[in-house]
Amino acid sequence: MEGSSEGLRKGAWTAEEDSLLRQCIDKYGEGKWNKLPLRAGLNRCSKSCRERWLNYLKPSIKRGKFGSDEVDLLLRLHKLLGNRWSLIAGRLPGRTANDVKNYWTTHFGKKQEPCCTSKTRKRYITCSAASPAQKLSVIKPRPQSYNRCSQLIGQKEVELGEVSNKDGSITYNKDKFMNSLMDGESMWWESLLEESQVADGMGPVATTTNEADNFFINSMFSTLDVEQLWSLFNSDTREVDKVLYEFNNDNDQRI
DNA sequence: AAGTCGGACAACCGCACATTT
DNA sequence: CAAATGTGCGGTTGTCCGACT
Repeated sequence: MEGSSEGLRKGAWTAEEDSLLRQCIDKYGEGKWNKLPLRAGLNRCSKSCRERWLNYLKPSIKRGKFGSDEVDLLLRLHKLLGNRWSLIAGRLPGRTANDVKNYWTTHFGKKQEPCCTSKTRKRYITCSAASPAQKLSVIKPRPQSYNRCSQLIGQKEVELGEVSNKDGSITYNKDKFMNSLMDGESMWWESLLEESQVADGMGPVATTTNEADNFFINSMFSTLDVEQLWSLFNSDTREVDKVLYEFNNDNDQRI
């Protein structure tokens, strides 16, 4: 890990490097990552610097274990958004996409293959969280990856007006979102729901929990109005929490 | 005590999209 | 308008460390 390619350091960061990176960002702010190594006097590539800051050094990052509420929200958002770690992380204050991704793969990725225990299967288990069949069953509203991953080829894309904020979170243009939602012959999320239902039946893991999953998705989309749906993509995590909280209460009462 | 296993997480990598030149 | 460059993202790998045998 300590080797170098083209003279640039790789591997674990030292305390001294962290300090240089912090000082540089304090002085110049985030962004301009390409100039950062030179400014900071770091023998690292710009990507490495950016990653170190966004995943580890940024003051807003929350360390430590995931709380039960965070896990609950993570599970639900993953069901809605799939492996869209950055979006999920945006709903979990202080958590990075890397944190979320790592947590998911270690805690839930393996649960799909509980029979596998040997180390040789571990990599497979990790990958299984993003297996093609799994991808089919999730909702992927972001246009930029929609084209690549969705089976809904030919359907109109949804314009969310995604905007990256300075703090790393993502917000959306509400007007674009609303217009796009209601545009076309059928609403995109209805199609996604249909696809999700079909995919759940075709998926490699047919367990009783899928019924619960289907119930969740069905209930979610049948009980949310557009404003509520919007809030799921809005930056105000309190609103998201409120929607999910109300949703949970509704379901608890029904069950 | 030594070896093995597996969880946790930092870091690397390649790709795609966005922006700049 | 095309090429170059910058940025962000998701998947994967490597390493550390505690638990277990």
